[in-house]
Amino acid sequence: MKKAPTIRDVAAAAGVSVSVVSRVLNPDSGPVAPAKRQDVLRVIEELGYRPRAAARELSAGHALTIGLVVTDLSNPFFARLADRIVWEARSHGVQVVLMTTQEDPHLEAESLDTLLDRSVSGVIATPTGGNIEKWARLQDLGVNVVFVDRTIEELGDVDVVSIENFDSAQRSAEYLIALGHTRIGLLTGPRSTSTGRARIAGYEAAHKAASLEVDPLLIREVPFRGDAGGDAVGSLLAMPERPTGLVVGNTAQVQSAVRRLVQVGTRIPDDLSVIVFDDNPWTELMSPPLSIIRQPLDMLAVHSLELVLGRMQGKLPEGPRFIEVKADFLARNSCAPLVQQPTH
Amino acid sequence: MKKAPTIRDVAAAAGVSVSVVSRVLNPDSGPVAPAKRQDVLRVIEELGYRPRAAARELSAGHALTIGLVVTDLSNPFFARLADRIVWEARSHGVQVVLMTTQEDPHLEAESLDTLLDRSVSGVIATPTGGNIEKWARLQDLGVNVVFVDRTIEELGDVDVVSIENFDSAQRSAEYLIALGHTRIGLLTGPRSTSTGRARIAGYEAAHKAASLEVDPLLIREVPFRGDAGGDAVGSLLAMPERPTGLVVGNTAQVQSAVRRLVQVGTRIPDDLSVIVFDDNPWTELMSPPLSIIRQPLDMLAVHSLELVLGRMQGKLPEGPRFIEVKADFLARNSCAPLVQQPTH
DNA sequence: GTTCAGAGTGGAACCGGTTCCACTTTTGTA
DNA sequence: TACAAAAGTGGAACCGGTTCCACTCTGAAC
Repeated sequence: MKKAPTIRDVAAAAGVSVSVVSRVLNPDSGPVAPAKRQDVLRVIEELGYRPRAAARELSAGHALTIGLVVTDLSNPFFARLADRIVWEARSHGVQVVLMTTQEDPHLEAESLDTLLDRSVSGVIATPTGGNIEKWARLQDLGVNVVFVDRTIEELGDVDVVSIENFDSAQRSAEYLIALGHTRIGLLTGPRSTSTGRARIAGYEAAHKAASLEVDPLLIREVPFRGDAGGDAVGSLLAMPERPTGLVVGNTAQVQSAVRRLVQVGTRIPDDLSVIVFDDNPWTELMSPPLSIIRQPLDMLAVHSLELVLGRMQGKLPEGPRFIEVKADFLARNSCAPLVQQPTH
Repeated sequence: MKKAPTIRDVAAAAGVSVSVVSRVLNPDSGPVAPAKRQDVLRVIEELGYRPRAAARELSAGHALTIGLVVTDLSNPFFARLADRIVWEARSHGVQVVLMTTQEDPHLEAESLDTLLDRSVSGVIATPTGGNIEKWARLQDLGVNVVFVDRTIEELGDVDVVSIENFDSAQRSAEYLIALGHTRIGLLTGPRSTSTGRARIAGYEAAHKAASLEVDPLLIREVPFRGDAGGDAVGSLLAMPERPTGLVVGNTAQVQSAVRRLVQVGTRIPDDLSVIVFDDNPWTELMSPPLSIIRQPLDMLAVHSLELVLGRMQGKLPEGPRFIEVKADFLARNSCAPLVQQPTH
């Protein structure tokens, strides 16, 4: 077990001072004679020298690192988001420290503390909704915060990247209404979240536009964590006047919901027309393939990283940015026109 | 934008020296009078002081951080592995820096360099197979390396956690052979990888035990990255004597392969009996539900983290460990006895 | 009443970089 | 040829922790 060489080793071997080596390492920090630069570079190569990040961070006061705080990676939505973010970050020489919250504000708080200790220069997060002061403190200490997918309205000064939740929910409901459905179930995230509220609002707007009344019992708010989606579907199907259409507007619950539909032998689209908010290859492999609201993950990832990096380099104007990316509706075969059923 | 307090601020406010504060912070590093300990703790609380990781790392020479190096997170296998590892690490106060390789040795090399710069104390990785010297160098510098899922045989001194690849492939083939199938396709990773070799060996062993000859054309080696799984399936189905059974032993290619099967309208299990190496909820949602070799991700994650942490704390005996975890076979409805087809 | 062990404390060096500043050497221009 | 400006260099402080060591002050043992 060898010891890695330090900048002083390099300086000694090259017959120069550490200042010169440092200037070679950071080209814009001062002049170096071309000949010496070559010497130093050669020695660096020979010794296999690499600057230690910790020393640099200590001196700089901040790290070339961003924190990524998501619920959990077993959710493909977050997994693919993380994948893209890591990929984009890498090409900018930025590392990603990953933390998961399990939707638990306490775990989230812990993660934020840890990220502070690490002096990260930015954080990309899908916030749980709690820890408002903590987020504010983070910003106060100069950490660039970008919320993705969800947001916390109480925090005025945060950059946000999300999909067009209102429009997407509205479009889904409109589509089913156009097919003749009047009783449409909505499975969505809790109203305490920004996405939950927006999607419910979109759903209601579509009903209003069609002069349909909204039955509040058809709207089921389900947490992102756990398997409550299946139960919600079960109870929707058990209603006396059961819905003939269903919008699953909680990406984390799509699998749970669909599993229940399959288990109880629901015929799609004959018994139930289904649209899910998801963009996952397997939705296409089912029979029938599910109609989806495609979640443009790449765009979410790219924009949020751009914001964080832009802020880090200070080349973004002041004031919070709010970026909404379009989510396409992709009709497949899980929706059918309503056939009037004989009332039993 | 405030400045975070340092240990000297705390010392000054508490009327003690930095040594005392440091000893309060690290309880086993020396005695502190109970009264002063209280004072210091109170001041820390009041000031909201948190030690900076960079300073500690610089002094300690290593970071309480592990690197996680996987192909990509859009593969649910790695995503869930990462999820579990992050979760387990968190409970030990260890952070995870995530890097992806896209199966590209160059990117892998870059990642390893970066992890070295960060002085991580451990790395958990699914190696691409290249960079042998680089892995050796990492170990040489005292970084604890654990390979998970795959390994590099040339590296003698590495801890490895993987599933029982040989047994799992053997069992899959046996199962299909017992159903009367004699021409069984095998889609697996390249023979240049340890998993690829082991699975092919298991497949061949099952044939040998049943005195069946192995048609090398039925074995298709496909990279982990990309979509080649679909094409391999296509070409298997186009063989003059097409297989009646298929084992998809490349987890990364399961989706691609199944998509192709669905696209070309293969009837499962009537036309083709299928077993896949995967453990993903959607395999159950298909019709018919797919028979699987369950990948015990939790076990892989837990064991690999245990190894890394154990090494970090130096409480593991010398010498490399090789842990194989059992992968269960779960029969569902994608396999059927072979019905003798009329030869055309 | 010594002697000694051990608790308790603070000063200062150290980890490995960056950066400021003072100083010397070169270059360009009048 | 003179002199200012710019290029080039190294010393030393600094970032914020940890740790070694020397020192003081107890209290217990003889």
